[in-house]
Amino acid sequence: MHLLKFEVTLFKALAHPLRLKILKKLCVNELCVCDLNEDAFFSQSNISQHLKVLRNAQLVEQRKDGLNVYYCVKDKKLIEIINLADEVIVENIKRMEEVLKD
Amino acid sequence: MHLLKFEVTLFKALAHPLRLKILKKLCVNELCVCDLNEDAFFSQSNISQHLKVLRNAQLVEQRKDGLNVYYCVKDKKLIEIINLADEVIVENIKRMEEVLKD
DNA sequence: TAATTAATTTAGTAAATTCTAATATAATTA
DNA sequence: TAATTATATTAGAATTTACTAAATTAATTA
Repeated sequence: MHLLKFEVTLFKALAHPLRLKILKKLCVNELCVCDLNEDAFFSQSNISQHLKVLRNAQLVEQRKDGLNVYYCVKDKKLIEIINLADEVIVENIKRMEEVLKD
Repeated sequence: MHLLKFEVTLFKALAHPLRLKILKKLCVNELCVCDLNEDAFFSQSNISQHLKVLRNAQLVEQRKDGLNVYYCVKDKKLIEIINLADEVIVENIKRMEEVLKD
């Protein structure tokens, strides 16, 4: 099976700071759009657009309840992916610190 | 520690079909640029540019030997990240097949 | 030293992404 | 039914990314 295109879609979806923030929150809890925009740092429309990217990448799913739309991650493995990425990054930072020591 | 920007850089680096192909090859073996372009499907200059993206994201490292430049992945955890992504994707495909059955 | 080979860089254009602002939809309540 | 609230969509401009072609660098060999 050729997964290359799907892999690209997945990693593209992860490759944005706001989308990563959203996903990290949704890995903990189901949340409605208004919860996601608690700090109102981003415009409502913008968040909605990013949620669409995450939906298209099949990373989250929607549930409607009255006026609210609740989102959650479809696969908890997303946390593992992000955690592994963090491990790689932390290793890199350590290496860089070693180099700077000399 | 705020890793968000680093995470974005990492996932952006992964979010391209040619870069993913390159990384998968480099996870198995150290290879020189000419090996990477075996099938000559992409221009040499293009590959070089993508390697630069991977270098900037700290995912690969270079070693010069005569006329050749050899590349390898810096952290084998990259394979795990890609494998996990594949698992998520395969699950999604299964779910879609289920839906289509009805 | 000139020619060759492997790789990188630069320049310019085309395409994709991201954001804001405005508009639309859809459920709820007065 | 009109107004309100939560969310989604659309349009358009600014930015970023990706590709091709050409020029450059750097090591090797004739």
